[in-house]
Amino acid sequence: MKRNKPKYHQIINAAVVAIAENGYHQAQVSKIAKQAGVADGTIYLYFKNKEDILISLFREKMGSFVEEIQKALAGKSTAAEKLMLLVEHHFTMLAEDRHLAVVTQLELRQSNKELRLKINAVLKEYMQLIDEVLKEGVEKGEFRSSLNVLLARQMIFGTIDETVTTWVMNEQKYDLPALAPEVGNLLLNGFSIR
Amino acid sequence: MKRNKPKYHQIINAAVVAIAENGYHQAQVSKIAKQAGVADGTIYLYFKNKEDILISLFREKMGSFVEEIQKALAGKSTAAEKLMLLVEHHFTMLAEDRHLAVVTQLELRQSNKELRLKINAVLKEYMQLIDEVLKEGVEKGEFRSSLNVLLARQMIFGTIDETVTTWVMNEQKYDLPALAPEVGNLLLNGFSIR
Amino acid sequence: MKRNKPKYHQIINAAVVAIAENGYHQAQVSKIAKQAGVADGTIYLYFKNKEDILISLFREKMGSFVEEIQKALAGKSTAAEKLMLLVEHHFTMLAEDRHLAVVTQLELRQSNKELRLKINAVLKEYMQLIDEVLKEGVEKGEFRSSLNVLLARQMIFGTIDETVTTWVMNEQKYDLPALAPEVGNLLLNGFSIR
Amino acid sequence: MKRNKPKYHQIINAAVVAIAENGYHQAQVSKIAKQAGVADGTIYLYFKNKEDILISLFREKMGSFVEEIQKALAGKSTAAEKLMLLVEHHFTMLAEDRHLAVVTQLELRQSNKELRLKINAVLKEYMQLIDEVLKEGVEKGEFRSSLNVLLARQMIFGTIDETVTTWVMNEQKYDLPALAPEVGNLLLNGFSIR
DNA sequence: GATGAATGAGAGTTCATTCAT
DNA sequence: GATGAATGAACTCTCATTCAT
Repeated sequence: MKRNKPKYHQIINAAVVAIAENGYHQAQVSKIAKQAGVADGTIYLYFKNKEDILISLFREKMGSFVEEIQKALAGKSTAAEKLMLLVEHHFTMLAEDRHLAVVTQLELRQSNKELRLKINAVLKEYMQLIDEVLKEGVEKGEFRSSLNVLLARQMIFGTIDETVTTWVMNEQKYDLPALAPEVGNLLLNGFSIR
Repeated sequence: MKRNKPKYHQIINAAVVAIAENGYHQAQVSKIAKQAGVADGTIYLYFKNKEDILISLFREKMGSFVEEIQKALAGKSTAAEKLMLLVEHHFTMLAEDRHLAVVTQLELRQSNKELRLKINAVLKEYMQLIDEVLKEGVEKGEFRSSLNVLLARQMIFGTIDETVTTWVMNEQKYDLPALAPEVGNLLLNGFSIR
Repeated sequence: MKRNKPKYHQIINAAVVAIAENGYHQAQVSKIAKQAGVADGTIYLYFKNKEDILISLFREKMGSFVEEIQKALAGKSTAAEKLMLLVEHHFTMLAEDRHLAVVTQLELRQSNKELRLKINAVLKEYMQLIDEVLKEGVEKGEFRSSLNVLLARQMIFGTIDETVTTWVMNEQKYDLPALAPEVGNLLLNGFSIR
Repeated sequence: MKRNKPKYHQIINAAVVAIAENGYHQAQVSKIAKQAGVADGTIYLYFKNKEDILISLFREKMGSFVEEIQKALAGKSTAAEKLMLLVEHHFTMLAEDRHLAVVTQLELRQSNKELRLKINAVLKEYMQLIDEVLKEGVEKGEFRSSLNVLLARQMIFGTIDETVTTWVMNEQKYDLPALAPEVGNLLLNGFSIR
């Protein structure tokens, strides 16, 4: 299992740095290898091709992303509380890894449609997590029973994503996690029973 | 002024079609030229380089986009009404030009960071339009006085954009404009005084 | 029609020289381009890919090869005479273009199976020419009526080819065309009625 | 002496299979090692480099080839009889080892000029064997005294080789050894006194 | 103004060989 | 002796841009 060997993660982390610092199209395999401290050919012992590095990168990072959020939501009893936490964690995790933030919000979006479709497949898990919180809120009577879960989820993800992207494009010069409560409230107001 | 000559728009429209049909990375200058019915070299009489075509494309299309919305909002008296109309028009205009929808939501995002920064500069006018509606709502007492206009705008744009992108990625197989009232309400609920 | 433009033949002839002088695997596209006095990219305006250069090379050269032999055989009345002339012309034409001889006898055989199959398709015409001479000889009673034309053709081609290859491998240091009468006679003796 | 250890032949036989099944350019060292059931590095304990495997392969196989034919010709009294047997054995031995036939007739010829020169050195012994039969025939008065032994040998080898190659290219779908008498006769007719 | 043939820089990937274990 | 993870050199082809006509 390649995934358990240290060089696998070494290369993925090198890719994050190389892409964040050089940009998607300027992060050649040779640059990633150099950053990882391995030979070019070594990359291909762990990844099928360059695209495979990028998908793996996204999968690994997004995987722990979803996991951490799930852990954080675990003990909470209301959907509202969960939603607030989700926004907060999303913001915090990206604010804590600025390289990753640049890569996910700006660089990886330059990939071709095919790669983006694969990335979207990875994102699906996150979308389902949001959907569950929304459904719970509706079932428990916290949110309007007429709420269109699909639209609401697009609102949540779209808002969070746009907020993070704007922050990255402004060179991360303000405190992103500090915005979480306000963003969370704006969203909640949209869903809640009055 | 190149912008007034017929070939200028001829090339821009050819670029929309070429990109929508072939994808961003497969829309070579020669393909755009062929689609426009001109020689490759002629492109460079009207545009500085390939990037210039894309920015001009975005500027031209987004310009009429903002103009039309401004016209639509002109006679309306409440911010809420304006917001509802804005969403509706945004959805309608993209639903009416499916090539343009693919190009703006999927293909043009594959461009490099530099180009995307320029595109964002073009988007600024649209952002300001949204900001004005929000400020008006606050001033008139329709929206909460504590509303963070910047965040609210990111919520509006993020939600609309995510909704359109999801629709495009689902191959535009449902009625996008029909979603406008619901999306508008979700947003309004977030801003309104209870 | 690319084939009529001067650069088409310029590149093919450059390929013959580049391959003869550097060997099949050392005749990179850039070397061929340099030899032809054009840019690397220009090659691809006239040929689909590197393999296409090699097949075209073989087709062009073998095409005129067969044509010239057909012309030479035209007025002759006996199959024996035709066979003698065929051997003589085959030897003479390769002796006159030593680069081409190296390329066809040694270098082009290093190509992969796929390319060799395409080359064989080109050779078919030559094989048919030989077959016709043999059939004529049988019909006219010059050759044994029991002659297996397929085997006889393999004998003719195998013998000629081996003779030329041996000559090339010996660095072309003896007079190949001078061997033609003797080779022709050896073959004829095999076919003739006693 | 590496040559006496079991793994030496194990690797050579693995190379024959690997090349026959995958083609010359797709028979990487790692594939040969896998087929032989040894590690990649082990190959280099028995062979200097990849080329060395191929030459050794050819030497080993051709060595027993010549040996067997010499044995078969041993008791025969006429050169004609020997020639007939030589053709028959050549055909039979390759027909009996179809992997080897593919390798010698098609795949090994894709090797570079250098390797082919070394292969030709190995073939020399076979050529000498043929030469001896021819000389014997001339001395005994079976063949024409004016026979050019060098040319005659090229005719024999060229004819046999072309016949086998054609058979391999036709996917070995007819009975090659059955052609031996006819091929032998065609050759003999060329040499014999009338 | 319009053409389109020509340019040439730039990068992902393979695989024979090595060497520490 | 045997292993197999690691190495890194090497090459085809694309395509934005130019410029002579």
